[in-house]
This record gives sequence, structure tokens and C-alpha cells, in this order.
Amino acid sequence: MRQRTADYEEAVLGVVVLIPPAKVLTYGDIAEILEQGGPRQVGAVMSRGPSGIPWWRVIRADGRPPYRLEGLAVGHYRQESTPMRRVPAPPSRTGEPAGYLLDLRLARWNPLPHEQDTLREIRRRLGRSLAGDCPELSEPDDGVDP
DNA sequence: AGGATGACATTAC
DNA sequence: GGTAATGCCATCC
Repeated sequence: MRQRTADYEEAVLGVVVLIPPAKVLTYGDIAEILEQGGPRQVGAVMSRGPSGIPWWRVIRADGRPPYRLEGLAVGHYRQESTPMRRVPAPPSRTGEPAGYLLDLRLARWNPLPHEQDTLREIRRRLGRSLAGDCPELSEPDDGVDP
């Protein structure tokens, strides 16, 4: 039940810690790997400020680092030599300082075969907990009534 | 129950 | 190359 979110969070974090230095995944990538939820759900997990994980390796689909954390993230990118390019003009004054974009073509993580196995395992475990958590899904459900 | 919200994504100008 | 409008999916009022 409520466990559902905890399991989802664990799965997301399990994927994030596998991303190697200088590589990144988008929120959507992770949702796709898990085959559960969507980008916003992944974002929701990350927003809880999980500790001890490379949060800066999870970015938006357009290459921007996590909202409001760009300054911090860029430091990590420089340290890891993550393919990044400086964006010329500051977009807008409405909050987005942006100034850096990750080059997703170069920086997106492509899991090796053995890493894909690990990802599959995470996905399977999540699927299991979700299924075992909602027995109603398999319940025949009695008469719907007239 | 219905609507607002969010570390998002895609499509259309 | 940008922004603007829509769609999404789960959570939380």
C-alpha cells in the first residue's frame, strides 16, 4: 500500500547510483527503465533530497540540470568532465539562470549488458512489489449490482 | 470527489 | 535558437 511509494523511491535511487561519473540520465529515461510512473514521479522522488546519491546525474530531457541546483551541479560536471556546453545568453529573468546545458548525445548513459541485467532486476523487483501490493487487481470482484 | 502541484516531456509557433 | 501551450501521472490538499 503506502509501501508503494517507498518501493518506487528505492527503485529510482537504485538506478541513479548506477549512473557512472561523467554520464547522465533524464527523468524520463529512469521512468522508462522502471516502466512505472513518469518523469514527474521520478522528479518527485529526487525532490525529497535523497542523500548519498549522485543527484546531479539526473537531468531534464532538454539537457538542463535540476531546477534551482544548476550552480551546484556544474561543479560536479566540471569535476567529472561531463560533456557540457555553456549557453550564450541567459534565457529569462523569470528564474532560470541556466548557462549550461549537458550534451545529452555524448553524456547519456548507455548501460552495458551486465548493467542492463541489474536494471532489469530493479525493474522486476518493483513490478513484483507493485503486483503483490494490489491484490484487487486480480480479484474477480463480485456482482457489480443492478 | 475535484482541483492544484511538481527537481517533467513533447509539440507547435 | 527560444518560448508557449498541452499532456502526463501520482500525490496532496
